[in-house]
Amino acid sequence: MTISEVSEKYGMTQDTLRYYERVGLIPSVPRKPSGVRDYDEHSCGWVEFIRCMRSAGLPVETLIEYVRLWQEGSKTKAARKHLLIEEKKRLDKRIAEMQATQARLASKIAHYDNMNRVAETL
Amino acid sequence: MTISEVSEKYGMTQDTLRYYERVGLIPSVPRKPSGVRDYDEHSCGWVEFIRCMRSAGLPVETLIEYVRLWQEGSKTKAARKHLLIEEKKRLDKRIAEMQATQARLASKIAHYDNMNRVAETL
DNA sequence: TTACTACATGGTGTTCACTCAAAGTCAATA
DNA sequence: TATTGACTTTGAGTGAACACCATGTAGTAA
Repeated sequence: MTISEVSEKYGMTQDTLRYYERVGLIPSVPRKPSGVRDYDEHSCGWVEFIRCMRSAGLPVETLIEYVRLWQEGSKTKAARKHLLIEEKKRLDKRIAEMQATQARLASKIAHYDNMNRVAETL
Repeated sequence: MTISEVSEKYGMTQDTLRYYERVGLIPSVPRKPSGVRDYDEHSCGWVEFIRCMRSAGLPVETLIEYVRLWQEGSKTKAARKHLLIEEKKRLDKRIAEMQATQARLASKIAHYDNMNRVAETL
């Protein structure tokens, strides 16, 4: 697959895909003899995984570290697991915060609804 | 209350509090004759509200708009409600995305656990 | 009066995560 | 053959949201 196809498929710009590869967020993508990127299953898998993690706000830096460990092979399994657990903790916390705000927004909206109803019945 | 007390109370820097006021994220705070900020109940309420909304990632821009509408009085109630509903929609979506990632992380971690167990029993 | 502290303003710097521009290569098409 | 269009790299630029700094002043303690 070309970069434009991957860009299309996952809804990311080509610039972002090149950037991800450049900084090590995605292991280096295979090339055609001309030097043009030719994404295979493996690379696509990484793209999809990183997109998912980034969409949840995991920092680029941390994901780079994860990819780096992954490339070092099975001896880094414990470190990778640790990294994932730490990130999940942060994520859990952020979700909890967001749910609190969600509830607060809901109640504020309900309040506006009530005001409207009061206005109508007056 | 002084800015340092408010900063302490809500866990935000004085710089952030001044920044929020400057860009209109918080209605202007009353001052002592000397020009020093003297936060009252009302201002503290805004600080707390904005901190909550920001912690969930609502954009500064949108919150500025909300404050602007609020200051225009009751004729903007409908607009404010609309704004809150839109932001809640975005938040709901964002939370759903993050929960998907949360589940994915959990499963990945479980996978590492399984590998360990396999290694132990071998 | 001097010293000290907390505050003020205005302007610049930083970080994160891209995003774009410039200049060049390569393959296919008119 | 010439041109078009997609791709390449390197490096600089952008925007959001603060963080930091220099300089100045009000209020208080010794």
